[in-house]
Amino acid sequence: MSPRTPRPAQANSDQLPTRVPVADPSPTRQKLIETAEALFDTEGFHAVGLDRILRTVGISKQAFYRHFESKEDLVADVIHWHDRWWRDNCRKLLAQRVGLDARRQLAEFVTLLVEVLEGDVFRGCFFMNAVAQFPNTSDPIHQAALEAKDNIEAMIRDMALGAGADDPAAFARELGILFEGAFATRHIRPPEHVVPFLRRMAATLFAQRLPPSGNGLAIDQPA
Amino acid sequence: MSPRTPRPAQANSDQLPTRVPVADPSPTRQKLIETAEALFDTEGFHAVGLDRILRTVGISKQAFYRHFESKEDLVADVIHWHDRWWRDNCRKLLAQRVGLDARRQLAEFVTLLVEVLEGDVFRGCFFMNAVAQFPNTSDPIHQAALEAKDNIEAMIRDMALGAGADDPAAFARELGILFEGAFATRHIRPPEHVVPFLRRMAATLFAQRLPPSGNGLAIDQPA
DNA sequence: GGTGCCGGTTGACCTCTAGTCAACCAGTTC
DNA sequence: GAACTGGTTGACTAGAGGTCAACCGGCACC
Repeated sequence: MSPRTPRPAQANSDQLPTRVPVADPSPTRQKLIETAEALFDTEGFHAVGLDRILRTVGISKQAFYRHFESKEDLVADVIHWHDRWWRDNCRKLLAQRVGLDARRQLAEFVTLLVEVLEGDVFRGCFFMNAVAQFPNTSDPIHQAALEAKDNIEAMIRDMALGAGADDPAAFARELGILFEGAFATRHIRPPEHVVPFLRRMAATLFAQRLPPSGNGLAIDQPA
Repeated sequence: MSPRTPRPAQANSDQLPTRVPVADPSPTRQKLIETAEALFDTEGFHAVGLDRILRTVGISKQAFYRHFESKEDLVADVIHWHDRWWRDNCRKLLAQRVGLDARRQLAEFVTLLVEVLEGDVFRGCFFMNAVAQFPNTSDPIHQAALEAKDNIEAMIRDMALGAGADDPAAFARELGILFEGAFATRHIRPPEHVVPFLRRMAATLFAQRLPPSGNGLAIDQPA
């Protein structure tokens, strides 16, 4: 899950907005995180050297090591940051688009991810890519990615609970599996190989686990 | 797809057999490939240095460069080798277990992968991990992994064709998406979070795209 | 029976990357 | 004015991938 949503240069309020610093512990630190995120995303964690990041930010090595203990430390922070950013924007966008009704939010969530899947570039789930690049389960980076996955699943579970799912935890796991398959496949295939099937299977899952929706809301219809 | 099936020490003829050199272009080369494969699988392509591989095989650096042009070259060959090995064993096993009936082979294919998903260790799909670790689409390693994915999809498509699927290509793509989701999720979750849903969705897909099977064969029932 | 090649060895070397150490500087804050 | 924060520079280490040169044993071939 969580593909790196390409942020539009001009963010209409209806689209995924460009990211905004959350707490801003230090402008330089934040700049390092966001610069690194962009580079890691397109080229992979290992392929991007510290020097690349430092040159891009315009900072010296010593200055970097005042903010982070190591490159590993930076990577873990990038993961945490991406996780928070992604969920915050999801929640914001869903509320903006369909209000606070959980059932409608769930349906819109699928729509939102389909939009991302239909983008020109798609590099898979940021967190799963991190897991693949740091396979050692005791690696802090690996663990940070797992944590992000847990957080996203919890978010879906909350919506499912609000929507009256028979088993919110199972619903969240199962929708997660569908998205995981869609994201992984979209990583290497065109959108049209993925989206129709995702819609169909999500509709099946909704029908199986959610109470019938009175308003005829059907997520398997194109917008 | 294609998780690194843990090869049993004693291969019963009914289980996934230990691998056997196919053509054996050079024993040393083959030993390099298989040693590298095991290390890459557990620790990732970048984390494993050439020196580690060379020390394990017991060979000098110069000797290595007589067999491969570069580490990249070795990695690409490991991917190709794993692809061939995996498909060969799949076909062999399916024929062994259920004969040549395509419909039965498809059902058994699901069973086979479920067995793999239920193993103690599971590190995701070898090829998808490669894609994640070499995101540059023009990278020969990335392309080798894509090729492997194409080959596997073609294998499924052939079975679907034989089984009388309404649209063999769509069936193969869709079953692929289900497996992709199952593998990615199983990478970070226990089997029981994945397998029941995979069975359910595969059964749905079979019902949608394959002609009704006369013998009451149901893949959504546990063995 | 040399010639040459194939697969292997050794050791020195280059470049890049992560990370360290030491010294220095400017602005804030107490 | 002292101390802290965040920045600078340059020199350095260790480990990675990769190269170069020289050497060695077996074996095939004319």
